[in-house]
Amino acid sequence: MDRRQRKTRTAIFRAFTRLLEQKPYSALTVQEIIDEADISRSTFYAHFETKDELLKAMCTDIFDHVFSHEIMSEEHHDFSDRNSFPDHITHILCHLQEKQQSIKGIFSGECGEIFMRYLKEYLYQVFDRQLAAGGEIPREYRLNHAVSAFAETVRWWLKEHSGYAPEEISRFYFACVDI
Amino acid sequence: MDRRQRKTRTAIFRAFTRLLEQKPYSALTVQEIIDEADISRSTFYAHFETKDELLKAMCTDIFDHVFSHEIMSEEHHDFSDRNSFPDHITHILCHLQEKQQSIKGIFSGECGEIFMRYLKEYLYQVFDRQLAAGGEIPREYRLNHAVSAFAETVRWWLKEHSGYAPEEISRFYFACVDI
DNA sequence: ATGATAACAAACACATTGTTCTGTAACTAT
DNA sequence: ATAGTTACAGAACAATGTGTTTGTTATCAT
Repeated sequence: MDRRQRKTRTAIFRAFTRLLEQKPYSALTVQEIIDEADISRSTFYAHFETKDELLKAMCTDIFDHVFSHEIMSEEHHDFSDRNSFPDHITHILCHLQEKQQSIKGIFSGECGEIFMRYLKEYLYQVFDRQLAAGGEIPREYRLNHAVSAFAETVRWWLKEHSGYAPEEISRFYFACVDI
Repeated sequence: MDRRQRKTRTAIFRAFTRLLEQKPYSALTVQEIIDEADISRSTFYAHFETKDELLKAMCTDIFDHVFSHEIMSEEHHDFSDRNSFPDHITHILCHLQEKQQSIKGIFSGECGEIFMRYLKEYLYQVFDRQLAAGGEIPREYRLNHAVSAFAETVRWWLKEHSGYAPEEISRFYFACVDI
């Protein structure tokens, strides 16, 4: 990728993150992002079609990092082992913690929900392989519960209680949710 | 309240609900709501300052209905009895089911998250009185978990699995979440 | 019946969006 | 080093949506 492209792309991302810490996503205009990133109007639209696409791209960047090992491990399929699942989860939490600075901005405001939606999409794949079948409660409900509870745990953690370590958060989660 | 005011207010609510079934909240313009409601531009702004205020008002209307007995019962404080809490929850679910038609529209689209936020605000009050203190896991975390899980249960139910009865949903919830 | 109030229609300034153009600077490959 | 490609800046543009204002008409409550 062209160095110029990288530079503008990260400039936009940084400006976007900075602005999200100050005001909600919906109140944010493209013009403000352009001004904050100190680029030309036409340049922005050469990179992203809309504000939504920008947010989507940023989420994708984050999740590609967070779940990169995830995808690899799927190839090696060594997480089918039931006992390693908590470690698996802790691992994901560690990656999320690394990206905390970017994520914190996203959370403050209503675009946190968009982030949560994307997060859940990934989590569904992760939990779907772990959840046992059968039982008195519909599997669909249990899967939704496990995924939603984890996503909410992440929000709770990174938004207001980031003092806890990933291992602690993992412990909290498994204490409340049976997989 | 003036009959004319009531008429326009409900006309706006109905138009809003109808449109939300067709397109996401963010893609919805005030002009479209005005056209669908068949009212004048100035009339809309006489009722609501913005599109957000309209959504907020509609949520408030719904929750005032859903939690009306809730507030009364708080006065009579007869829900401090631990055993009646599941009945309490079922009761709330019944009220939500009554408003299902309005809510379904809200859910389809990203404004569902706004609805969820308001819902959680009410739920915090309900669960806060029920949750025991102490324990190895922080109470804050457990409270957040109980509230979030319930809100997600409501979403799961009304959005895609509305065939279940309130009693069943209540059973699913308490099977997965310890209060 | 009458005074108050709400709805209406039309026009208004304003901000934001997304596109298009030209010239210039930076990068890449040979 | 040079030629060709690509990205950026700057400016102008139409299109759309927002929120307000004005004067008029219709409806309400009593």
